[in-house]
Amino acid sequence: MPKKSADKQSTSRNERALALMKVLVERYIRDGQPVGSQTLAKDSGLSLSPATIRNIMADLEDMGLLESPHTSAGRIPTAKGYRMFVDSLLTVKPLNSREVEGIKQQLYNSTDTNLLISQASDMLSSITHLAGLVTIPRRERVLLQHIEFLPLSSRRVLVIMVVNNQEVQNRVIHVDRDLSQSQLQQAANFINAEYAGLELNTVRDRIFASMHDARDAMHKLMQEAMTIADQVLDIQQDEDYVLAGQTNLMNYAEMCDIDKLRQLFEAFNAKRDILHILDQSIHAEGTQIFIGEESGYSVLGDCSVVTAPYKVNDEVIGVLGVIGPTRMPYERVISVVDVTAKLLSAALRLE
Amino acid sequence: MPKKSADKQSTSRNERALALMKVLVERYIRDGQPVGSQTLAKDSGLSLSPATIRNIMADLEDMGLLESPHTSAGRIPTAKGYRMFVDSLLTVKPLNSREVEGIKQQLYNSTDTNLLISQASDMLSSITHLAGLVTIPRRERVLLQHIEFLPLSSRRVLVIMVVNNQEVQNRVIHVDRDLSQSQLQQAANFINAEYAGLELNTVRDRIFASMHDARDAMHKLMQEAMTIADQVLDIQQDEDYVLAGQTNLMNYAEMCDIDKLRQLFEAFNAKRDILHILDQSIHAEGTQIFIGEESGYSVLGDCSVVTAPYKVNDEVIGVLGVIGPTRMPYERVISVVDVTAKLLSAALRLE
DNA sequence: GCTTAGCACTCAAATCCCTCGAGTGCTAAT
DNA sequence: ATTAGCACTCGAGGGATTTGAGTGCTAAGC
Repeated sequence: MPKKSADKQSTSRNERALALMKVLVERYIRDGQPVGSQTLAKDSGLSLSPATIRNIMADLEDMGLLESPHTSAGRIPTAKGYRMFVDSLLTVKPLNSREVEGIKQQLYNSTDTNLLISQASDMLSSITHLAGLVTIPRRERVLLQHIEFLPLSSRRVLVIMVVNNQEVQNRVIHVDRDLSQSQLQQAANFINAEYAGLELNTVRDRIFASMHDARDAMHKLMQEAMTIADQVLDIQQDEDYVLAGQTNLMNYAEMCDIDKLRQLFEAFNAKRDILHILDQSIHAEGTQIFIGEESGYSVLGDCSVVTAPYKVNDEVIGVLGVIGPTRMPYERVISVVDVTAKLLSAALRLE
Repeated sequence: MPKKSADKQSTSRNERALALMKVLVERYIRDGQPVGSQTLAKDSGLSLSPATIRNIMADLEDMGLLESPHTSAGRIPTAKGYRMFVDSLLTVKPLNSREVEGIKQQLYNSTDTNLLISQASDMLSSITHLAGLVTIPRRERVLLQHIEFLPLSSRRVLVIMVVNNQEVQNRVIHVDRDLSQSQLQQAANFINAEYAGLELNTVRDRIFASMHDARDAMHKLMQEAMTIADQVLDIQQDEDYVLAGQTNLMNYAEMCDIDKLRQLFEAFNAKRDILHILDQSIHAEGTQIFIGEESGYSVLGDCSVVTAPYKVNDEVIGVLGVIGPTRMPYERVISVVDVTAKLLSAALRLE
């Protein structure tokens, strides 16, 4: 039965090729040098001669998984090669409990959301020695808790809005008629009594609906106040992220090209592209990995991004992750990102 | 009279040396190459042969103003050389009115203080192509305008404090007894009625003085609230700064050393050293210049910092400036920093 | 039919060598 | 005091050469 034999053979061949692929990628990630047939022969555990390994590597190169920088160098993984590595070959290395404990310590000690976010970013960066990033959480539901109007100079009113238990937003608005302190108080009282505890969107809509004539200065004030609600919502939507440890990236040989580095840093400053990438993963379930230009941005040519969403009450409210050279230790980074996302979620729930 | 003749001679010699020094520094700043005797002979306007110029340069080198990277290169200014250049030789080039107008446009359009600060930083960076930095303003006088206590869950109270017309500070505090909403309201009313318009320090001291027994929960609350005042004051004191255009620094050849660059960026992140330098200039009258390691920090070895304080109502509240390679176009940078400080002061006064 | 030893070949990196040229310091002439 | 002249230095640039790691191919071996 030649068929069966062929099958078995080709399966085992294939498996062997994959095993070699795995060892090669791991090796390259470890020391950043192109890997040659001899090295691989010694390192793979399989007892194969360099010549055989060369044949196999040639196959892998034909498949587009490997490439050689030049004829007389070893081989390095292509983006496609990394992709198949993380998809099928990777053995994720879970963090040991001491490490998990360390992250917990850091995150559970602080109460302020913003502090928490930036600490999470610091953690990611210091553990992985890559750049860590965490998006500012956005909450779908913004509940009005309390509103306050304070007169500043004439016709300028400071609006203070407490939402979601303890977040305070404030803004100065201009009104086109002088309003007395008691009038302002009255307006605030009305809103607080009538609408506290409702979602900001709802409050806004109801106020607009019930007062659509809006000739009365007081109504106008309230309406204007509610446009702040819009802005608050906008700010929530208009995302931002916290970045830590960019300088870590300077340590990688791949990044020695100062011009590339500059472009990358400029992308960090511009934020738009990075945010777009993070956006892509906000609706994904678990850890996501973008390798090289998969992200669609050429600045990230030699970079990979590993992300995971974090949530409160089963609702995804942000994304965190790291960014580093394609040649990063995925098996570790993935765990770190994953665990940090989970712990940050837990820490936020406590608030 | 040999004495007179000698005097005259030596004066003119000295002047000639200084003129050459000036041309040399300008030239080096312009193109970053060591300047040789021939170049200088052509460029100086003085009709002197290269040989003479070499003699003069040798003198300047003896004085510690110049050095040569190696035997067969031209000369470049030492830190001491730059120092004497900016102190005595520099002809500051005022900005033309169009440029001033541009800065004004940018700054006068925005009302929010924080926005203003970061725009000033952006301006500095984009005009000079160096890194711009502006400290967050600190005000000596923090006037309490209004305070509000909001009950969160049991024993957690959100304190919202409005100071200085429109700045809002808020914090959650824990109390050790349940307090009703009306009790909280009462406490707030008391403080607002009694202390609004006073300086926060004073308010704090008076509350502590008048209630030093503090067994009553209400008093305790107020006292605790006043510890927030401390924190607010602390935050004001605990300075911070806004940085823009770090990536500009990557364009300078001096900064091609990736390791130095990393150290510099890390200093930016750590903030402490940079803040210390800025601190030094907060009490100086006008523009200040730190050249190379004069600042006392070796990370800034090849960098200069040009700063100017900005004020509101004749009170200095912050410092702004730029940071770049020692080889920066001082005559222009100084004007830019100076003008931006003045315009930022003016823009802040409008608020 | 796979595996592998052998071999010729390739190519980057390192090293050496050479030249070129910008610049210097010194000396002697003006 | 200035300057022309000259010998000298030293980095930068440009081959040439060597080295070594690595490849592909072929033919022999299991």
